[in-house]
Amino acid sequence: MNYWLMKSEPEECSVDDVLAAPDATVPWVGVRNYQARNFMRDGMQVGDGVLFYHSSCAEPGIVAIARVASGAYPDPTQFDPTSPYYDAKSKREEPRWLLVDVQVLKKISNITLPTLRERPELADMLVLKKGNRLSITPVEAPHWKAIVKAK
DNA sequence: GCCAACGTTGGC
DNA sequence: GCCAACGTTGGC
Repeated sequence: MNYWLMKSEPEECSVDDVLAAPDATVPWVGVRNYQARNFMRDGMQVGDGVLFYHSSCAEPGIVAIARVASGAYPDPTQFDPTSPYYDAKSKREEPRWLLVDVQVLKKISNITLPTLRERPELADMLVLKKGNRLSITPVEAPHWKAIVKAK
């Protein structure tokens, strides 16, 4: 079992949007970064733990505990010319972009970035590193436990 | 809106 | 394969 942190812009897809969806599950559309894609393709398994993170908003932070709810499969938005995620260079017979389904298990009170930074045991988390822009990062088990256990 | 950091593109 | 230019992310 592995653990991950996944960023979502709440204006795009907030934790409440996910909770309003059937089974509190959504396809994680729009990842257009190879490293993040490879984490989904090669690293994730159904049942992996996910820290659901709100980014590019007033109070960035971890807002829910979630889980990986499917294996990786092609992101349909890459083939949709009307989608902002459309990729003209991706072919159906050889999809460039993948996604997984993510299911929110429990909404938590926002653990904000400043709060995360206050905790020395979390200092090594990739999401806290300067210059980090990856929308999906692996989370080490001790970090996961430190965050989830407190809830 | 600014800007640091990083990824991608494309000329050579 | 190098690297400058450009685009994007995301906190502030």
